[in-house]
Amino acid sequence: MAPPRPATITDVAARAGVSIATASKALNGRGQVRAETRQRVFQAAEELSFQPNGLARSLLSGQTRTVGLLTSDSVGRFGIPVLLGAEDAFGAGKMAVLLCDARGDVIREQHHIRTLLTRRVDGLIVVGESTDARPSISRDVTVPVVYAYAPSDDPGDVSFVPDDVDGAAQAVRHLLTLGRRRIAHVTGPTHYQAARDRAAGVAAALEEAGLPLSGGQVLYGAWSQRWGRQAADVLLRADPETDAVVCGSDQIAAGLVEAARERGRRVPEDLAVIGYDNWEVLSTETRPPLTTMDMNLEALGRTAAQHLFAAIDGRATPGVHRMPCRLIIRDSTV
Amino acid sequence: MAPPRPATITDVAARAGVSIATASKALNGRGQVRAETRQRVFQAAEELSFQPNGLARSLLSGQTRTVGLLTSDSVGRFGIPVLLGAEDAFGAGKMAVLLCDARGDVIREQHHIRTLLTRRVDGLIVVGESTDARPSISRDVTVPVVYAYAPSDDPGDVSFVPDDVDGAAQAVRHLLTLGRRRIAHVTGPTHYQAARDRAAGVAAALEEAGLPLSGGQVLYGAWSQRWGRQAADVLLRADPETDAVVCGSDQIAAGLVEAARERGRRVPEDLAVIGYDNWEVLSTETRPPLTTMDMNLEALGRTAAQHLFAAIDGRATPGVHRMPCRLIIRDSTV
DNA sequence: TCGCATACAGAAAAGGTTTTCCCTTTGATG
DNA sequence: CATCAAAGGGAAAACCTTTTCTGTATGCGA
Repeated sequence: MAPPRPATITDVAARAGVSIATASKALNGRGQVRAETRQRVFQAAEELSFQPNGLARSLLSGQTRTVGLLTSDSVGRFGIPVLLGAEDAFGAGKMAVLLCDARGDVIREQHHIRTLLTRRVDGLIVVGESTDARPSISRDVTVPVVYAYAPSDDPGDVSFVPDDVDGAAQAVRHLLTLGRRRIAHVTGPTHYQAARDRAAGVAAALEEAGLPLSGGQVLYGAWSQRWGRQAADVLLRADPETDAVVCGSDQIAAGLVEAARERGRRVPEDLAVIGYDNWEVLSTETRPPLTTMDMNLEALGRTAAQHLFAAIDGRATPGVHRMPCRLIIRDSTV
Repeated sequence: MAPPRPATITDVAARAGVSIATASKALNGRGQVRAETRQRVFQAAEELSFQPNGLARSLLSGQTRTVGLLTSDSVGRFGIPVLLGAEDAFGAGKMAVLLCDARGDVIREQHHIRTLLTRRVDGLIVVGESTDARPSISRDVTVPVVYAYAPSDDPGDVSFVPDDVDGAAQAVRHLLTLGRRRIAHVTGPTHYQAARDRAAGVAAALEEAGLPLSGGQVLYGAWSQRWGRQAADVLLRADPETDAVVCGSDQIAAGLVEAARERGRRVPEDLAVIGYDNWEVLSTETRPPLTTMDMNLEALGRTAAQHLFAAIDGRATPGVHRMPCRLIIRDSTV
């Protein structure tokens, strides 16, 4: 029942008839070891299915090859791709990710930070749920930290966020290219940085083209399908000539497309619609599938991880880095 | 720049003017230590912001208080809640979760298992994307393993899966209670265990009530909204008198509700619809919001974690444990 | 034959903590 | 004052690995 204590290098050395120093050198390819001896050691290790004890190794080297990933909300829709990207970057080498979810609770976050430090992680990635700036933890911590999706409020920290201003502007420019001229914007609550940034991007691109915003103002609401449906009504009443809408999320876009369809507007012929997030369960299943802005979160996570490596090596790159978004063209624009 | 080497217990002992043995005892509340001495030690630790080195501690105790969480697909829709539940159960104590994503690649999985073993995790949770049985890894591993969502193909292992047969039966019984008598079933591909289980549950509950399946047969298709829409057409043509549908997923249900609505059927008055998964982005945003079967995945994850604890303590509970599902009643049934 | 270089192997220390065992001190009791 | 017990504190081992330094043997050239 109790599994036999895993073999140590001492066991291997004994079985191979050499000292532990020699066994270590043989297994790690260090120093001068005769080929025949090395062979014996390898065979002994094999027979005992020896796995070197990472703890002992880390204790000696001072590096655990582990990073903590701290999410401040429950690992949500945005956290996952970042996490995957990070795991990807690490997996290439031999880093591992220790996952902690603070569920938006500050004292739980502090607790997690302490235990991560006790475990001697080499660095920390902090990922947020929204793009709103969050308190820096870098003061409390003795290892490098990078922030992903939600930037730190300390500009001296290293943060990676999607470039929402540019993303929204790209969306508008795409519509302009298609000949649309009466472009509206429906998005989430104003208290989200993401909503404000995207609205700013839309405004900038329209101004660039010398066009007004159709409907006269940004329609702020919730990040929901329901709001998308309502907004369709509001919009088609306020400016029936609207020929395109940039939405602040795929949820909003899905609702808007559905409602527009019911009101007899053809998408994309009468009304072109662009979503945001490329949340595939929505964006590929609407009728028609949505053209949408992908924030490349997985790439963002990967980049964050790579920069954490750099920071661990003492080459930090402070500042808020804005990562480009990419337009995914489907059938809701033409 | 280089942070000062973190303080060790030796530093604390020196500063408090005691031996490291005494310092250790004072900090951990072991042995006999005068109150005044303990006080001095605590103060020294505070001043040096001493954090005990978990590596050294683990090396000595042989317990890392860490478990590996191995997902075979990318941490998907099902993995997340399980992960959260597990983290929850662990977080209560002081366990940590080391996350590894094998992306469905067997050799990558093997690699991850090796590194987890090298890191001396105390146990492993394996979570799958579907409820189809997956190969056991327990042979390759020296620590306890529990399987969540996807069971192991070895019945001697410890697995936790949702009870889909019972869940689907519950759904049917709910419809029967409401007076529905012509109940159909639309679900995913037959090669999914989940689809077959749910169909079996529907069949059992109908047989119990002495009723035939409306439409004459289970409609197997894809797990998509698109299929839900198609199925609505097929179904309403095959048996226009159908007054209720149990769907194999919320995606299917969302498509079906939408199409039924367009064909002039009122939901729930003319047609009651039940979804499966309680994937809230869909189930709360359809018109009307969906009655659906929640698999309690977070509870499942929590339970799996608790049983992993038990297994680590030598009290394993082999077998495939089927966890109950819970009907969430919204407005698509009445 | 001696000296020397080279190739190989082993001893020991280091990393930080906990725990066991032993020693010293203090106070009390006879 | 002598003896004893209890309380408090310290030395050292153990966990497992890597690396440096030292030592030994072998072969070669002089």
